[in-house]
Amino acid sequence: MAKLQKSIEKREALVRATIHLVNNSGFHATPMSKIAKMANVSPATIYLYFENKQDLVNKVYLDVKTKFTDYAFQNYNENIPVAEGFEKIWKRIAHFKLKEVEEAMFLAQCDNTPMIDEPSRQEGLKHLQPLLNLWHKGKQEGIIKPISDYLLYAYSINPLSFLMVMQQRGVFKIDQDGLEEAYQAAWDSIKI
Amino acid sequence: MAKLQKSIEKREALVRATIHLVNNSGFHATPMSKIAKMANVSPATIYLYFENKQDLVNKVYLDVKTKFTDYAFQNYNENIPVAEGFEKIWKRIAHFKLKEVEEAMFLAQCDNTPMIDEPSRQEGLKHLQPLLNLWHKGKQEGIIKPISDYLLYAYSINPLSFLMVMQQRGVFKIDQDGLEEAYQAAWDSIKI
DNA sequence: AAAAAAAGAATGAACATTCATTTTTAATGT
DNA sequence: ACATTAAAAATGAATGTTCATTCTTTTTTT
Repeated sequence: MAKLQKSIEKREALVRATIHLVNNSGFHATPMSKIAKMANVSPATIYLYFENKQDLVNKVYLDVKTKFTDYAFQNYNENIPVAEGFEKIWKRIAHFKLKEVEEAMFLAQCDNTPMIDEPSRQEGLKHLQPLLNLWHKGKQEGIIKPISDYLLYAYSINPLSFLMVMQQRGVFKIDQDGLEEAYQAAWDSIKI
Repeated sequence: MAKLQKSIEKREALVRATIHLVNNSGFHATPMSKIAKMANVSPATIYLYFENKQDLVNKVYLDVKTKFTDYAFQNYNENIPVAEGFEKIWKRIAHFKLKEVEEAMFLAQCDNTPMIDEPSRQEGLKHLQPLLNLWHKGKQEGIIKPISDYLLYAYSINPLSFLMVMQQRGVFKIDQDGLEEAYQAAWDSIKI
């Protein structure tokens, strides 16, 4: 029978190596041989876990995206008031992006380049539904501006990606105060 | 003596081809041979205009960044009121990003990947000084929130990049109303 | 006709993927 | 408990391709 324990470890090592190397050099500048070396594995072994290089990066993208959204909506409850729900989700997203920098950077790169297949990208988007529902409710109640979800996202959530990249590059450090200011700016831009 | 007219045309064709191909496939997935073909030039000719592939993309980045900031601050005047100045700059940036999509997409990719040399990136940043000065003045006058420039940028300017990418992907179309809503959200997030 | 520009073909290195072989695993019989 | 064994997992080396860059020759310019 197939062993399982070791397999999962190797897969995780490959995923971690991919994230790290792609962050630092980009997808096409990262050879499979380097990923293998960093994961302490032979290049051929990668092909036991993934079909090819493109499949590897697609799978890593979906893995990370899932981890991200799971984190964002953990013990979120549909029934609390809109303003409170938004603050809760926003702060969890902020926490993820500013603490799990490697993974968040990887997502940012995937979302801004042609590195990921369009189908995988679509798949990744579905996970944000609870936030869209919240906004819908907020608009109905007259609490949130009646504008496109894309605009709401651009002004309340997306700025966090920019701040994370700046923090990663070392040109900007966000502390508790900064986080609160950022939250306020996010809320100010979408509330009525 | 060296001819000059033709040279400039060829260089421009190379720059345009690079932007287009890098947008659609990414830097490392774009062969020099393809750039040459699209510019109607021999691969060897590229090396008369640029040292190598990295130099090519660095130069294209700085060219485009310069064109962008020149556009953003065209006939901007330091002496008009802060709110008015911000609106003027914001709208010019928006106009560039939503109309010159190819070039703006290229900048977004450069700013979110390890594709560009760090020195070239630094160089590109200097050009935003007039906007920083405006914010400084606005803070002194108590019109603009007394928070980090990075936060101000993240919430007022950066969202435009996201909207542009969404528009380019065809999932979102911004019209005159949308633009006005976006401007309002930007201003709401940074004004006191 | 000399110098510059351009071209196409050649070169050599890097890399994704596959292949042939070895090592590990765990189910089975003793 | 232990030895046996067939399947699965893993490996390092080999393969064939792609591509950046250079070289040699041709074309254009003045």
